[in-house]
Amino acid sequence: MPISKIPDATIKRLSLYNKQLRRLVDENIDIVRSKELADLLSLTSTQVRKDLSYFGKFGRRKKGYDVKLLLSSLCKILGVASDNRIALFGAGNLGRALLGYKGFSERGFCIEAIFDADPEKIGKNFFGKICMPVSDAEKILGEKDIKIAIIAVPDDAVDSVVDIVVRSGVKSILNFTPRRLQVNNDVMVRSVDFTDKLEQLSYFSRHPMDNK
Amino acid sequence: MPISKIPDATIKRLSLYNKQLRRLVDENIDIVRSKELADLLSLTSTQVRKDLSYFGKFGRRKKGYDVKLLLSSLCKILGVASDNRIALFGAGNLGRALLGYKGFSERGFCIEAIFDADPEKIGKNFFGKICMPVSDAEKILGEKDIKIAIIAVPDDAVDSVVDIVVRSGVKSILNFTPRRLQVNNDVMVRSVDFTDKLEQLSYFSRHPMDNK
DNA sequence: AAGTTGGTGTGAATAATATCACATAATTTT
DNA sequence: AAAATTATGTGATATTATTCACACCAACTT
Repeated sequence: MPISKIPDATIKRLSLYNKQLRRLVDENIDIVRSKELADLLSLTSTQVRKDLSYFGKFGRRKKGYDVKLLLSSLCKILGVASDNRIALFGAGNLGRALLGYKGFSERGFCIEAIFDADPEKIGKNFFGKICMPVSDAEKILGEKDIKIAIIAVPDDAVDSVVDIVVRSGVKSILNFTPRRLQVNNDVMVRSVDFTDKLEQLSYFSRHPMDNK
Repeated sequence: MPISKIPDATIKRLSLYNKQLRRLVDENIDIVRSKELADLLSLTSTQVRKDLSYFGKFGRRKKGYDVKLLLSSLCKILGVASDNRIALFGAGNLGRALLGYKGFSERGFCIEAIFDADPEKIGKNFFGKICMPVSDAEKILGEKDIKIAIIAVPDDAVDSVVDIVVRSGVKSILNFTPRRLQVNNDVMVRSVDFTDKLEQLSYFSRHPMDNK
C-alpha cells in the first residue's frame, strides 16, 4: 500500500480521530462505532471508515472499533510517541502561552528548549525551562535530537531563525508568524494564523449562510 | 452570481491574498501580477485568477492588479472593516497572549471586551482592557454589538461559555479549545488546535516525503 | 496603424476528495 | 443451526477543486 497515495485530507483528519479517541478513553468507553465517531466530529461514518482503511483493518464487524487499540494504532501511524521533543523559538507573549499550554504534554509533545534573541530573557526561567540564546540553538538541537520547532518570533526575526532551525536539521516547523516561510521542500511547515480564521468568520457572517 | 457556489477552498485563500496584499502595500508596490502573487503564496497563477473571478474582474489585461484596489475589494468581500469588534472569553495564558497579539489590530480586528470566570481576574486590567465576569457577557455583547467571540477557556467551562455566547447573538466563534463545539448551524465555528498541527508534522516527518 | 506581446478571465479537462451501494463477516435471534 | 441483523471495508460513482488551454484585449513595437 503506497503510503504516498493517502489523501492529504485524510492525514489532517487523523489527528481529529486521535484527539476524540483520547477523550473516549478518558470516559472509559471501550468500543466505538464509525457512526458514533463520525457524529462526534461532524463527519460521515463512511468517511471515517475510508480514512482508516488506508492504513489497515482496525474494526470488528458488527461490533465497531476497540477504542484503545485504534488509538494506539493511530498514534503509531502519526508517529506520536510520548516523547516528541520540540524547540520553541520566541519567548514573547505567544511563546510563553504555548509553554504553559497543557494540550501539548497531554498528547505527547514536550517543549525541551526555549530560545530568544532578547538578552533580557536569556537565562530566565519560563515554566521550568531556561531561556537560551538563539546562537546556541544549533548545538542544543543536535544534542537533544530535536526534530520539530515552533516559531513564535517577531516578524523581522523570522528569516534568520528559520535559517538556524533548518541548519540544525529540523524537518518540521510549526509557524505562528503571519509570514510564509521559505524553505526547501524537504522541510514541512504548518502555519497557524489566527487572523486568517477571523477573516473567514467575517466573510461567512456577511454572506447568506449555506449551512455547513 | 450565486455566492453560495463559491468553493470553500477559495474563501480560505482570500485571507491569504488579503494578507499578502497588505505586505505589498507596505513595500510600496502598486501593481502585482497573478503569477507574482501566486509565487509569494506557493500557489499557481491560474488559481489566483480563478479565485478572484468568482467575485468579479479586478485586473487589467497585460498589466496585472492594482494592489490597493484589489486589497480594498477583498476587504469588502471578506467584510473586513477597521472595526471588527471581538469579545474574548478566558484571560488565561493563551487569552492574554491573544490580547497582546498585534496581528489582530493590524488587520482590523479589535478585542473590545474580556470575560473570565475567575473572581481573581475580574476587574484586572489586561493590555488596557478590564476583565469582566462572564455573567455580564450577554448584556455587554448586546450593547457593543459584538458579533465575533474568541473562546480560550479551560475545557470544562466550554459548554457553558458557548451557551452564553450563542444566546448573546454571536454568529461567529473562533475556538481555541480542543473541544468540538456543539452549536446550531447558523453559528460558524473555526477552530485552532496547535496539537493537531504538530501531529500532522509528526506524521510527515516519519513518512517518505512526497514533496508538497 | 498594423503586428506582436503578455497579461487577464474562463469554459473544458483533469485530479482529488467524498459519498454511495453493497459484498462480507461477525453476532444475535428464532 | 439456519435466518436475520448490523457494522465493517471497499469498488464504483458523484462531487468538488485544480489545472489546462485559449479567447480576448490593452499596451508596446516597428
